Amino acid sequence: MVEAGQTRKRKRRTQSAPTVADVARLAGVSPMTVSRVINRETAVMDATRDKVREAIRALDYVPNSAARSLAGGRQSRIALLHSNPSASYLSEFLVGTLQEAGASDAQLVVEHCAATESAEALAARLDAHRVDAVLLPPPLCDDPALLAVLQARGLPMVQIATGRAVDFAHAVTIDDERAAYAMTRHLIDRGHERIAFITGDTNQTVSSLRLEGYRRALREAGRALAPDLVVEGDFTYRSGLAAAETLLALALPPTAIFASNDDMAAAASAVAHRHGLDVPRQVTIVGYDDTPIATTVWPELTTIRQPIQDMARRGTQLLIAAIEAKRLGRAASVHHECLDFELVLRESDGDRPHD
Amino acid sequence: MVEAGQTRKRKRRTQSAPTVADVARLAGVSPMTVSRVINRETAVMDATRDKVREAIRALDYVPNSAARSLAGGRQSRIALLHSNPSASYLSEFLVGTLQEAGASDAQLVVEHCAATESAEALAARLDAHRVDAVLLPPPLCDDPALLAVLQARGLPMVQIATGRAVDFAHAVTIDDERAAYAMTRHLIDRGHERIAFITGDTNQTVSSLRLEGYRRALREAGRALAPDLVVEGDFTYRSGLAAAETLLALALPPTAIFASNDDMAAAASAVAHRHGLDVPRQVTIVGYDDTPIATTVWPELTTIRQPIQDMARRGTQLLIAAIEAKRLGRAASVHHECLDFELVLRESDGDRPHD
DNA sequence: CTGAAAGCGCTTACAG
DNA sequence: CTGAAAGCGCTTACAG
Repeated sequence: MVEAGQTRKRKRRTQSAPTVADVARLAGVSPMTVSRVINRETAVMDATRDKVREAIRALDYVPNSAARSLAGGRQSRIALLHSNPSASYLSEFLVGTLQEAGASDAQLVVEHCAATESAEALAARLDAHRVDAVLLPPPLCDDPALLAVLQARGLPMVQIATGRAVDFAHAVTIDDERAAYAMTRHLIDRGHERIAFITGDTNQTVSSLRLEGYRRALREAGRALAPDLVVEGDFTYRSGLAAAETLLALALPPTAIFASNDDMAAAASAVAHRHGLDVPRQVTIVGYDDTPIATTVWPELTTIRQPIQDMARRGTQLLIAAIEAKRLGRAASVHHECLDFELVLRESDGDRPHD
Repeated sequence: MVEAGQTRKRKRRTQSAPTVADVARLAGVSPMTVSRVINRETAVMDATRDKVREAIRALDYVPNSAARSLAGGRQSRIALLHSNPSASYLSEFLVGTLQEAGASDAQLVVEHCAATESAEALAARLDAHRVDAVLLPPPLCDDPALLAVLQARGLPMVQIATGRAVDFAHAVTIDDERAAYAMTRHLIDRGHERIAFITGDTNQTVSSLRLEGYRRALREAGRALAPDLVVEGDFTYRSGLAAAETLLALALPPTAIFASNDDMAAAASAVAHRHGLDVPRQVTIVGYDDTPIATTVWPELTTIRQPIQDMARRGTQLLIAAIEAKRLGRAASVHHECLDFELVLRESDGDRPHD
């Protein structure tokens, strides 16, 4: 029997998924043109492009990413470094990163950084994995030693949610100062006069931005800054417990407590309940981050939402572009982008109690 | 100037990472032999293998995974389906899956399943992504319609942490009945007589296994099963709040509360505090899962730890093996594996109060 | 605007 | 036990 078309030499499976060649044949063009259409190049006539698109649809064609990587000489590898124990942050972040990496045929390497590990040891691991660029979610985004080592290796990197963007790294952030300002402003608008603030970990750069936003809102409203209403926390539930105890033991306790994250706000809510206080009728408690605990506890927390997935996606895009630029020997322009936050009003904030 | 070695025709970058050809040249063998060593085949002389290994080390050679996938005709794509809002579970699971997928050059596709979406619509999305196999963490692992649709498509799948493993799917679980038994046994050993149980969502198959473990421990200890001490929950914090209120309002309240997950245990702890009860001196409260909330709340929860990352890794391995077997036309043998859990003793359990 | 040829780095199928 | 040849499915570099 004679095989239809040109004789296949020998070898390999035949019943595979459709290829560029199949699409090209059906569309009556060359594989080259199909490739052009797939890669959204401009230099293709509209009629040709339409024919190819129709063939792609008819065959339900999907490009083979391995072949694209090989031929294109790309095969980018992006490392996501994490030391943050906040699992909810990490999972949101991972989902965003995976989406973008998948769309761009980049490979994702997830590496955990122990606090005890030196930046050099970490960098050696990145070398072993042939990493091309690095994603730095908090708190790693603020680690000077790590940033320095990565810079020395010439690796493109992006700081996510940092309060101090450096000039040799990309950055994707929200405006923490403005977000904290907006939340404080909201509390002022609800009539609160004694508004307390629980700070975050002072080692993380966003902490001081959030405090600054709180201060500015008070200042602009013509309020005095009562030093006893600002209590130090470190982002843990336990520190929130202690901070709230301190605040509620005050001779003139606050009618509203703004915690720098949801864990501490949840702790403050627990303390308020323990003191027999109704939230939000007797005391308003608000958080920051909109992590799962914000909707887990009761009443659900009013908080600030960061677009974590979007930040991850955007950061990944910046890195892919940076890798590409580096390969082409183009100058690396550094991008600092600020995305929008959202004030999420739920059940834990109320008007100032009239007593 | 004449280039050293054979003349390069034209084209493409030169200063790339080392390839099999480089390794072969240095080791004085053919690329084929290098490939054999990399793929751990047997039919290579020890001396040859050693030479190749040394060359690999000397050049710091790492195989190009895109080329391997292309030439090998593999390029497995594994979908991780999730509808579970528990972010901490998902992130742990993702980390385990990514590790294994990375090691095996498999691609991971993460897809969220809305509750409103039909199983057919979902399957269509999997087709579009050219998915070869599916990872099903809870609660999706127990969705009969979904399982049926995937089976109809002949897709290998693995149920993670299911209480009802089906015969056409792989499964990786822990023994929930035995884990709940162990926890209850621990409470009995600490002298508790009135031990309450808050159940999980009755739609998830593990819920009844956990209840059964609690019951068996009581039965084997010769205790009567007080029906008022078993209260229904649905795994949410809010349901834990209600369940704990019910339990603590009992004429004869329990001295220990075993909640079917940590969220509900944390809620029970909050309710106990609201009632002015000290945990664990006046009431013991224990959870299940060892999610981040277990170490967030105070006192930290005694709980059962599932090896989520290991389960994810093992599930991914089973899938990769299944895809390979399917390609080779080999019969698909289904594996049901049970990994070890761990009873994690922390601060929320104590001896029965002497009153 | 379009195409024929060569090549990306590896593995499969044979042959010795 | 080892190797020369062909091919995986795509894109790059040219040429028209």
